[in-house]
Amino acid sequence: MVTNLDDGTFDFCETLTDAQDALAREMLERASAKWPLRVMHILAEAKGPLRFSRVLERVEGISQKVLTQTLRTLESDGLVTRTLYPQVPPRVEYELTPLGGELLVEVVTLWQWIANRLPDFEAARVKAPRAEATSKS
Amino acid sequence: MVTNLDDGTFDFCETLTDAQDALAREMLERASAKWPLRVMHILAEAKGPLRFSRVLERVEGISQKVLTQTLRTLESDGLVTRTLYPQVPPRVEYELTPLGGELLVEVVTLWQWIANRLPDFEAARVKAPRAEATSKS
DNA sequence: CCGAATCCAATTGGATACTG
DNA sequence: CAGTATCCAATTGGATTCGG
Repeated sequence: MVTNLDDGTFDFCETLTDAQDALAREMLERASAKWPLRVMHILAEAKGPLRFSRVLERVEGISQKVLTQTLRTLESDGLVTRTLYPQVPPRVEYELTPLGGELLVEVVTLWQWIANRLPDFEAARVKAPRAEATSKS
Repeated sequence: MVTNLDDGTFDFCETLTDAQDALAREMLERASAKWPLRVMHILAEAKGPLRFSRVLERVEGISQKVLTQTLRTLESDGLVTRTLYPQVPPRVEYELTPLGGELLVEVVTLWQWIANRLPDFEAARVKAPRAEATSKS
């Protein structure tokens, strides 16, 4: 749908169906969202499987319900694996898939680009204290 | 805060304050969100200023209220300029800033990466309905 | 231990009406 | 034309309780 050119402008082509385009947008939004990003981050840091409780501890501020939902979505998107060990008490481990790891690398690249331009964004916010919009954290 | 290495793993360093890190995360989330991305997209396509009404027409499915909010946020983040021409009836034009254009390039890069991996994501979604995970060992 | 279920507060977004 | 204001429906997230 979109190609960015060397000169910083764009070229728009129609190689994706609407459904594919919508799916790509959705994945982009999900992967950049607050909780999924932080969860993938934690799992990447761990460099191995983590139990539910460990993830809950390390993702500061998340509730158990939201973590469960986040992990379910990540799992159904193929970014995280969920492994149940049928013990008593049960043990469940989550791990980043190769696909999830690759996606995280890409997202982090964008994140770093933004971090490098932080002075610009900070300056903009000082200059235009208009809408201190949609921030929760 | 995070550096991705050649081998696909990560290295975590502490060059940003918590506040800066939070800001970068917030910008990442905003720029990847549904409406802001589509609005920036439209403005980039236009390759010049667009009136409010034109943007409203071209961003399919957005309401006037949400478009106003979205543009306010983009403006206060320095991604879009708002120019008011004090006429009757008033005319207001929005245009992508250089910073906004650069950010869009980066986001589109990620978007394209995702689009290239769409088969993987589609496959994951088909496979994942509610299969009870099998133990690995 | 994991997480589903329930209840509830807060936020979001659409539709409509109104103003400079 | 480009909003702001208001009302309302839908969604989201926290806290708590219960169950395998």
